[in-house]
Amino acid sequence: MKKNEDTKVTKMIIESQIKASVVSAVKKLYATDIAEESVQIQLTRKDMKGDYTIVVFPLLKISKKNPVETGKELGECIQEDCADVSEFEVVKGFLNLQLSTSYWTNLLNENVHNEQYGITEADDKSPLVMIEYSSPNTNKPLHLGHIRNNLLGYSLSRIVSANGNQVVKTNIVNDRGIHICKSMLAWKKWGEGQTPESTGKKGDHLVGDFYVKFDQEYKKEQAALIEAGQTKDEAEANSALMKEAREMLVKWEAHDTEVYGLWEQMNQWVYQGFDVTYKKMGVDFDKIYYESDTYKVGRDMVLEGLDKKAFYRRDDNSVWADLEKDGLDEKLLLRTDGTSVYMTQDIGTAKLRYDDYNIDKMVYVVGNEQNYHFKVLAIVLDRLGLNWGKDLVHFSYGMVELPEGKMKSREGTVVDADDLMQDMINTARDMSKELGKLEGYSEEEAEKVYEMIALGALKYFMLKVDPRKNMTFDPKESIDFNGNTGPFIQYTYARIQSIYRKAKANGIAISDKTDLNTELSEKEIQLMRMVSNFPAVVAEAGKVYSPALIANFVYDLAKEFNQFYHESPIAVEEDETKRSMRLLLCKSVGTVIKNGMWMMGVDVPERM
RNA sequence: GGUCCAGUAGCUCAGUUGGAUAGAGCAAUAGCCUUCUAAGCUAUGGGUCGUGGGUUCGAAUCCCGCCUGGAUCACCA
Repeated sequence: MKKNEDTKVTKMIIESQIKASVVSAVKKLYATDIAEESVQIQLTRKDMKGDYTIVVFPLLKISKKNPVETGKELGECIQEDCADVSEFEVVKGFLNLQLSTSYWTNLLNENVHNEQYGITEADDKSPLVMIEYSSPNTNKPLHLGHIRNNLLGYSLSRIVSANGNQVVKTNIVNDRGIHICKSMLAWKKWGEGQTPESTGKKGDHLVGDFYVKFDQEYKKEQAALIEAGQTKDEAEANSALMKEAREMLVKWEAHDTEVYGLWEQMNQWVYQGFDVTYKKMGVDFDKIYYESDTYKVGRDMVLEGLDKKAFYRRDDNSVWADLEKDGLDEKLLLRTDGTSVYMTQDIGTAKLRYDDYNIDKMVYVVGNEQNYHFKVLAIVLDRLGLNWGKDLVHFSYGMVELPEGKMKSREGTVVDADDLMQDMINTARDMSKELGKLEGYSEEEAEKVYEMIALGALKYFMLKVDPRKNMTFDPKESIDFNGNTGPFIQYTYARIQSIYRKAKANGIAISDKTDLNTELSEKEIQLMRMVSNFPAVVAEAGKVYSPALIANFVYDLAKEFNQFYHESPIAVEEDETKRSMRLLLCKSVGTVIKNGMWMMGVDVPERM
C-alpha cells in the first residue's frame, strides 16, 4: 500500500508539475495569471510522439499568437522548468511533451515489486459500503440475466474494495410470495414425492420444473374453460389452480404446519442448488437476508412512518406515500388487507441492514427496469430517517437480450446459468486438449485451468460492456476464446509466467532494479505509461461503478504487451541491462493484469 | 400519453472533463511457428457516428427538434 501511494504521488506530481509549469510560462511570456485547473493536460495520443499533451487553443487569446508559435514558446519554458521533460513537439494546436527515460525507469523501479499495485487496502476507519446483488427468486434456477447481475455485483465489490473501502456483499432472497406457492402446489399435485436425491436433479432445477408444470397445467385449465364458453377474464377469475395457490399463500402467512414445512423443504432444495451455481460462478456473500424475515419488519416500519406522518392512510385502510413534492406519484406501501408489497419488504430489509451495519453507502445492483422503484425507495428511506437512504446508489444495469429479443420462459428461450457455464467449460477443455497446452498437468490440475478459462471468457464477456447498456447474447454462437476476450488476457499472463520459468531454468539472474539509464523503446515506454495509469483507472472505475473500464484497460495492456513480446527478446536478450529492464517490465505488466482481472473476479493461470 | 435510457464498421462493442486522421474484436483476404507459449503477431478492405438544426477555434461527446428501439408509470415482484 505504501508503494502504491508513492506511485500515485509520483504520477500526480509530474502532472501537477507540468500544469504549474504552464502557469508560470504563461505568466512569464504573456504576463497573465491563469488558474492551474484551467490548464488542459491529457495523455498524448498513442500514435503521436510524447507522454503528455497541453492543448494550446484556449491560450491563444492570451498569447495573441498562432497555435504553433504559442506551443513552441510554452514548450521551451516548460522544458527548462521541468527536469523530467526531455523533449517537446508542437503539432497543430497541441504541445506534446516527452518525459525522460529515467523518469519511466524510476517509476518502474518504484512499483515493480508491489504485488498489490493498484489496490488500496481498507482499515477499520475506511467507509463501509454495502453492495446488494443477485437477489434471486426461489422458484426457479438462475439464468443469463442473473449471471450478469452476479458478475457485476461481485466485480463491483472488488473494485470498491480496491479503492480502500470496507465492503459487505449482501443478497436478499425473495423466498415468499405467490410464485413460490405455484411450484409448491404443482409438486404436491404431480410431484409424486420427487426429491433432488430421487431424481438426481439439482434442487433449484427440480423446483423450477414444477413452476413450469404449474404454468402448463394452468394454461390447459384456461383453454378448457374458454372452450366451455367463458371469456378470458372469466376463465382467469375462475381458475381453480390459481385459487388453490392463493389459499396456499394465506396458509403460509398463517404458518400452517404442512404448507410451511413444504415451503422450508423446497426452499432448502433451491438453496442447495444455488450454492452450487454460486460456487461455480465464483461469487459469494458476507450476509444473506431473506424476504420472509424482512417483510414484517417493513410493515412495522411503514406503520411507524404513519405515526410520524411520513405516510398516510386512505379510507379503504391502505397506506400510501405521497411523493408529489418530489415530483413523483403516490406509492402504495400496504394493501387494503394490510399485507406487504414489494416496496414494503425493501424497507424492512433496509432497516435490518441499518441495524446490523454501520453503512456509509448502500449500493443496489438491480436491473434498469426498476429505476422508478429505487427512486421511490430512496425518498421513502430518507423520510424514515435512514441516513444513507437518499444517497443510495441504484447500480442500474441493462438487460441481456437474445438476438430475437428478450428471454421468455414460456418460449423456452431462457439460457440457464448452469448449462451455460458447463458448455463453456466443455469448450475450453476441448480447445485446450486440441492445442496440447497442458501436457504434464494432472487431470485435476488441468480441469482447474479449463474452468478458469471458461469462466474467464464468460465473465470478461459480460463485464467488458458498459453496464448501463443492454447487451446481446447469441446462444448459438459460443463465446469466443480469441481476440478481445478473457482467455486472451489470461494467455498473456501465462506467457509472462512462462518467460519467468524460462529465465529461471536458464539460470538468468533477475535484478531488483532497472538501471536508470537503460535505453527504452517506444513500446516499452508505452507499456510503462499504461502501467502507471492503472491506479487512475481503478479510481475512475470505483467512482463511476464500472467494471467495463477495468476490462477495457486490461485488454489494451495485454494487446500492447503481446506486440512488445513479438518484437523484443526478453529472457533471451543478450544485453544484460536491457534484459533486466524487460524482465521487470514483464513482472509489472503481469501484476497489473492479475490485479485487474481480480477486480473482475477472474483468476489467471500459470500455464494455458 | 408522461418520465428515463439507448442508437458508432456486416456482427459484438470501445471512444475519459468537448480536442489531432473515430478505434478494437469477430467475420473476409494475404502473410508469420528449428528462436522466450501461434488462445499470439503483421497487413488489407470495411463509417453520411440514427436524423435535422444550434453552441465554438474545435462536436460521436454539450443544447433543441424529429425518427427508431427498449424500460417504466400495478393493491405484480
